[in-house]
Amino acid sequence: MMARGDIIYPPSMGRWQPDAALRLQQAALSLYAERGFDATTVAEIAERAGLTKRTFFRYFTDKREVLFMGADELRALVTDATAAAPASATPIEAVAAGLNAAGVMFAQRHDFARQRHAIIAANPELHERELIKLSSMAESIAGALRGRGVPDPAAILAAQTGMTVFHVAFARWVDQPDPNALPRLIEESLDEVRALTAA
Amino acid sequence: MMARGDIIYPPSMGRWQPDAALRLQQAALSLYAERGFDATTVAEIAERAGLTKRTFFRYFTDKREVLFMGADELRALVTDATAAAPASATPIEAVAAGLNAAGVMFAQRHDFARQRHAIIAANPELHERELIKLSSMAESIAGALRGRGVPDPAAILAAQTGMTVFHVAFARWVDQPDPNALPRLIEESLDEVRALTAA
DNA sequence: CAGCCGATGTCACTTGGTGCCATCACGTTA
DNA sequence: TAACGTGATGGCACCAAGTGACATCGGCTG
Repeated sequence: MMARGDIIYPPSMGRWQPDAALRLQQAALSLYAERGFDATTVAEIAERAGLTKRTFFRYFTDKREVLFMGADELRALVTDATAAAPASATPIEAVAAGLNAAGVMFAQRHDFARQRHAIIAANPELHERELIKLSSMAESIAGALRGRGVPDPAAILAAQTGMTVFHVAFARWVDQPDPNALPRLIEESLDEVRALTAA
Repeated sequence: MMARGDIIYPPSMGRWQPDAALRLQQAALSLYAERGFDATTVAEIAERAGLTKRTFFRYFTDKREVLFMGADELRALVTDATAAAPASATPIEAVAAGLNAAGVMFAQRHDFARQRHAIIAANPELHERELIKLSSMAESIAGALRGRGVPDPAAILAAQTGMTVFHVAFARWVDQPDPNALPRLIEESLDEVRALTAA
């Protein structure tokens, strides 16, 4: 059948084909896009990747996680950038700096992000998982803010507000053509929140 | 064994004991508290409620939903109160009015909310479900704001910011003794966000 | 050459969740 | 009063997610 775009790995590359996790992710992404998340079984994903169900669960804790590969790295990127913001920056400005670090990274993955976003939007279970990833990132950012001397509850409120801004900006970003628009959209959403909460 | 607090329903009450959903919820809550969510099977919940697994899934779509019974009613309450806020209220003020309606309702259920909160906090799957309920409520509130003439993205940002405020305030509320403190905690958290986002 | 290591396969098993049909007390109607 | 429909429940088979235990086998190391 030769799935995953007919990529052929020469048999001389060792006992196993490399990048098992990546192959599983690509297989899952294509199947979720073709048939939908619910109608795809883990056995089918594994088969398309040339592996077995058991191996899938060695790389991913569950069927949803495959769409969130790299989330920890993204979280670390944003958190580090938040921590590294100038000492003069306010909490919200520090968070914005962190989010912009993510914005730069996403610029190279506009198409991928769009496909992934469509799959997630089509399924409530995946939406749940996305929300907890955002929540986890907010908690991590809040930790960075505490490291900057911001007390609770300001730290968690600033971090969570930042994630709200990011989420809205991200949704608008995937819905328009310019891959480099994310930083601008983040700034616009943040300004909107500022206007809304102005007393 | 006589579970669920040894409540005895006289056999003269009809063919089936009443309040099946409530009995299932109480059974689930106690088992989740005793053994943890993961270590509890649906068959055990149903048995404690005097029913079967099949009947459990007639009342709840899955094992998590049993902890979120009434969420739709709460959502309607908050949404209606948001829509009914004075026309002079800003978007955030309208959302705050909606959240306070929930605050009043929760005052009578402090103990229940605390136990439920502890169970949810102990399990990531339940945390996921809670987040999507908050997200769903935010979407509903945003709809009410649009009905008040608030355009997007302001509507969704205001609603989501409100849910952030509510979530933080709620966590603080279950962690302190006064059942009537929720409205005050909401107001404090909102003021904190105002201070954070002030340009 | 022997033996360890690590990624994978195999298999059995539990549990969440669903579809389908049977059951049976209750109310209604002829 | 007898037949009938109805609605909540039970029973059962079944699928798929996820896990634990053990086997496999090519490559690397001493």
